[in-house]
Amino acid sequence: MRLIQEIDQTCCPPVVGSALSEPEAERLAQALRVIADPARLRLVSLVAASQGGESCVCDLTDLLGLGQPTVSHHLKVLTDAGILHREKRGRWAYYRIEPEPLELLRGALDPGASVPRRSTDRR
Amino acid sequence: MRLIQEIDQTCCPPVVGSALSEPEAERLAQALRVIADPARLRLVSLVAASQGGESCVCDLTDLLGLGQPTVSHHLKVLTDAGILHREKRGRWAYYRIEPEPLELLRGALDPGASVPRRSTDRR
DNA sequence: CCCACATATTGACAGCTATCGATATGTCCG
DNA sequence: CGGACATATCGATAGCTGTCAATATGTGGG
Repeated sequence: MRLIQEIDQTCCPPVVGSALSEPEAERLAQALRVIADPARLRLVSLVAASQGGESCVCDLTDLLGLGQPTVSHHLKVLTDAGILHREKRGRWAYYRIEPEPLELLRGALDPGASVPRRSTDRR
Repeated sequence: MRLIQEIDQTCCPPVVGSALSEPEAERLAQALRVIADPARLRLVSLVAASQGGESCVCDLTDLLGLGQPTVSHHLKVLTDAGILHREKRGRWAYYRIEPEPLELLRGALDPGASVPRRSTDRR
């Protein structure tokens, strides 16, 4: 579904600087809700801090103290939002961070972004 | 309450870079949930974009299309979290942005903190 | 092929919260 | 004082979601 990218399509409007339209606010809120959960925050940090930048579900399940279906559910939410990337190798599924979405969310909270964006800056 | 400041006390650990403890994750999630709501995001942006940097409830109620008790509720949540500052003048209550908390939240999402470089991805 | 194993999906349920109407609190004005 | 007005609080409710047990799907080994 690539939730965060959709937000980018709506140009990731900053919270501060200009009034958000109702659909813009809805999208941004939806994206923020993805990471506004302790289990998912821990998952992201665990994956990011893990050796080699990736983890498989079994490790995460142990570390979180949550059931395997629950962890799998959270990983799906994070993956659907584009925050994690899933790669299946053999019997295991490895997850790693997709750095851009979090960066977009940071940008949405940037007060300095009230300066009109230049449409030309790209990476 | 000063929710966000409490987070700062726990040193606002970045999501990425080191594994969040369960209490840390709980606090950060709680803070993110404050702004993970379309009505509150619009409130923040409306206040920030308003003339003079402040708004009173009546204006916001009209602009949001929500009932006055609902708007008041959201403003309370934002104020308790330290994101908005409330000042009563006469019969009106004026709200304005407190920039620091949002900045702290941005910092918590900062990957540049100490991202473990995705070392030799061997395979 | 079949079994053991890793992960995903499904269905159900409890807890939370956004919203509203009703009402309380507080403030100016005549 | 009394009434109009702005905002806050209360109580109730509906919808969402995090969690789990049960089950399905997929994969490698013998």
